[in-house]
Parts: sequence; structure tokens; C-alpha cells
Amino acid sequence: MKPSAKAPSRRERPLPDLADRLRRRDRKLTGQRQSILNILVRHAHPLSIREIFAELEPGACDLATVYRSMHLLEDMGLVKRFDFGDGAARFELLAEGADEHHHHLICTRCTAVVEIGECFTSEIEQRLAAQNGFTAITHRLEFFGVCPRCQ
Amino acid sequence: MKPSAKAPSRRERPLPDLADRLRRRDRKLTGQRQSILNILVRHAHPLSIREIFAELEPGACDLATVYRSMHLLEDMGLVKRFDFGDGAARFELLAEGADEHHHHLICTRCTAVVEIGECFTSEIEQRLAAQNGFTAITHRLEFFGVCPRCQ
DNA sequence: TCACAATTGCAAATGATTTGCAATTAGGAC
DNA sequence: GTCCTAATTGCAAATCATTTGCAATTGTGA
Repeated sequence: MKPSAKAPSRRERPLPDLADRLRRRDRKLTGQRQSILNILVRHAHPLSIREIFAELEPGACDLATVYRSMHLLEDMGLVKRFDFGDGAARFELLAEGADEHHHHLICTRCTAVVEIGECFTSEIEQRLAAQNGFTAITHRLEFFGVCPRCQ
Repeated sequence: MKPSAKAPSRRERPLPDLADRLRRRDRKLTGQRQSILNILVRHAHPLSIREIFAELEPGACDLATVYRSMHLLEDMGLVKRFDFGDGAARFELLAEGADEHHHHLICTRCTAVVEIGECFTSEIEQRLAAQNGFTAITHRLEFFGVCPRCQ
């Protein structure tokens, strides 16, 4: 491994309680995890693994470690995974505790993303659950179109 | 190739106008395409490539050909592609001309699929388009949950 | 300062899907 | 029915995203 090759810039510790949340689960606060989170903090939009990896300082973190970290962060509820249908998962940082359920409007040409705060399907979910005997219903909803700049 | 090794059963020509639709585009009505379509006709639910391939008579059609055929059928508007988020595309036959816009309720345990005829997002689409200057808006919406049998 | 589980890098393995290429074939023309 | 040619196919190798085995390394609590 290359432990000390990690961090030039020193503005780590993105989420104030990050260390605690990790510790609570017997996980370690490693340099690579901090680097990844810093990148997520700087971007409001969903990032693909490859985008995250590209922003990491060269040698800061292995690609496999990014994948593993995203799984961990997802399990911990720190990030939310999105699937825009292009074969690559995207991740967005979730604020502490907040549920942050929302959707996206994605440009099919340039992949620009507009966040849509509202969600209009909860009643529908209830009804579907009742009608079909399903439980634990969730949904995935994304909108696609051509953004103003790409028209 | 194994041309004559194709078809034991002889109830081909699934869609009455299939040949015409293909011809119109300078495409050929091959045995493998008929076999694939026959399978789709027999199943009302979205099938993955692997499921389609498994139902083909052994040696009837190469896996690569199934992939290529699904692209062709999709381009021709004969099938609709779905993404349930498990990394494998699914395809469902579309009836002639019909738009058939609909969604699914998928069991996260056994992958059972319930078709949901209604779609409730058109007004929302309109609004999103107007608010964000997007055009050609479409959406992907799937529900997930645990079906009665898996609870 | 220690011990040990958690973590990481690296490389190889997966799994879905695509593609190059030479051989084959469907379908229109004669 | 026979030809001709572009469309199609099988096969194998190539991609791409993601995962995993393993030995070396490092946070962390004691």
C-alpha cells in the first residue's frame, strides 16, 4: 500500500460527525475515505465511481477501494445510490439524518442533472402495496430529456 | 453457422406483420429472430437476455445474436427495454402500434413482476419541462417491494 | 506501545454486453 | 430456379463496470 502518499491538501474531515459514525460501527476513518467524502462534499450532483476516481489525487486511492467505500457509505446511509440507466452507478452525499428522498431530471445528451425536490408517488405506493399485497415498497423514478443548452 | 439446426417446432411467425416490418427496413426475417420473438410472445413479462437465451432450443441462436436482435427489435419499436437495476436489461414485446406505456412492481426477493397499467407522471413531466426548459421528456419509474409469497 | 480486526493495493475473476471477422443466408432480380 | 449482394450469424476476443482473494498495512481501543 501507499499510506503516506495520500494527502497534499489538508482540509479533511468533511462531515463533522463522520468519524463518530464510522467508529460506532467499528469502521476506520482512513485517508482514502476522507478523500472520497471530500469529493462528494464538493459536488451537489450524483457522481459516478469513475468521476470520483478521476478527482482523487493520483495514487490517493485504488479504484477497488472507491467501490468498497461507496458500498460502505451506502450501507451507513451517508450516500444514496442512483441509476441513470447508462450502466454506471452514481452517488450523492446525504446530509446527516435527513431522508432526502428526491429524483432527477437528466439530460440525455450531456448528462446534466437537475435535482427535483418533490416526490409524488407515496400515495401511489400505498395503493400499490394494498392492491398487490406487497410490503416495503420503494421506487425509482428519474426523468430524462434534452436540456436547454443541448437543444 | 448452423442454419438447419434451428427449429424443431414449426409454429413460427409470431407477429403477423413481422416480416413486413422487417422488410420495410431492409432487414431479414431469420430463423433466430423468429425463435426469439416466439419466446417473447409466450411471456407477458419482461425477460432478460439470459432468460431468453435459456429458452431457445440448444444451438438455435448465439448469445451475441440475441443481444443484436434485441437492439434491432428495440429500434424497430417491437420491444421495450426495462432496467430493474440488477444489472441485466429486460425486454417485453410491444403490441403493434400501441404505445403501451406502463410500469412495474418488482419483488426484491424473487423478482416476480406485477405490471402496472396506469402512469401518473404526465402532468409532472409537463411541469418539469416548463420549469427547466427541457424538451422530449420521458421517465423511468419502477416500484420495488416484497411480494406476498416472499414475506 | 500493542494487538488485531479493518482496510488497502494489486491482480485476477465476474458478468453483462459489444465487436471484428470470415463464413453463411435471406430476399429481390433475372 | 439461379444469382448476387447486403444483411446476418457464430465464434472468439475485447470492453466496461464491478467484485473478490490475498498478503501487506494501518487505524483504534486497551
